[in-house]
Amino acid sequence: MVRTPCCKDEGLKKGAWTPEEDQKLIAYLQLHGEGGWRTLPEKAGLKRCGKSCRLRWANYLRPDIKRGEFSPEEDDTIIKLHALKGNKWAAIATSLAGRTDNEIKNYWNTNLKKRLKQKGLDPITHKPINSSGLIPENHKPNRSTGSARLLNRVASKYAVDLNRDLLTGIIIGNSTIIAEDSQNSGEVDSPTENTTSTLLNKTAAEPSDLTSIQINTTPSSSGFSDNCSLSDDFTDFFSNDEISGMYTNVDNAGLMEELKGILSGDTKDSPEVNVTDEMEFLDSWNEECDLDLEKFVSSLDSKVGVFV
DNA sequence: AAGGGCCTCAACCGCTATAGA
DNA sequence: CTCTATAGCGGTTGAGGCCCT
Repeated sequence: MVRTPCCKDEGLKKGAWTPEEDQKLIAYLQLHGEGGWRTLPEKAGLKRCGKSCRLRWANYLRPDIKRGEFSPEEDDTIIKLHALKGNKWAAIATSLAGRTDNEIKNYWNTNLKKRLKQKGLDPITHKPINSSGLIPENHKPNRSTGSARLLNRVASKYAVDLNRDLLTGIIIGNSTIIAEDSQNSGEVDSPTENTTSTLLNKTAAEPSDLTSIQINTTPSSSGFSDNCSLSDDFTDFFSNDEISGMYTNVDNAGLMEELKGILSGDTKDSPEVNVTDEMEFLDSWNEECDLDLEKFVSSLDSKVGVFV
């Protein structure tokens, strides 16, 4: 099958953008807004592929892009989110206001990856590299820790981005996400994003509340331990004003019920939930990507004993 | 000073997902 | 249902700058 080129190659410029080209692109987008990338170059007077224009805008020219060095908090967030999500740069970028997926990807490859290696950690699994300096054979690429994988999968399966972010925030107890959201509270966010911010801000502002909702991860140099524990009392969390407010949102109500089920359901009989990396059901679920939600929940429920 | 190697990061490439006709 | 256009994603490349000898 012949792939349809995104644009004709004839006469199109490649390589670094000039300030003049940037100005043309900015001027056009300020006037007409984003979209229609295929026809944009001609309309804007640019001899560039539409895709090139979109990338230039998305990764460099967009006014909300934050440039400059990454803060230690951002480093920490990237490492933790990478442990949770793997090389999902776009997903990670959503938690770092003003940073693009490309920038994070580059920063990871040039800095953070090395830093982890220097600490004796495998940048793929975030686990210690054994004494031989080799990654254990049973650690396939793209496998994060069991706890991270479990929680990420639960978040991915159960939630839209809002709740994935919510879960991630809860899971990693990360102040950076909260701080970033807080800093951007003056900006126009979607209603759901605002809700997330509000929730996370509240939990950050009131550590006593946080203790009742946080999925505790045992801190380690790798960011995550193999085990994670769910605190046994979610009553405060779900009676929290902000959380109950989310129930009133039609879009969130069902998701919140599900989240409540995930976070509180298993804890009645087993307040400490420990997840090992080698849990068979996780691996099988990993391979059977199309296994639907109900089957996963069933398998999760049936394996509760394994957690303890 | 020079030049070779290394590092960084913007830009590109190839692919998938999605929407709409 | 199929096809096409478009957007978006992650991996890779290469130009340019920096550092070391």
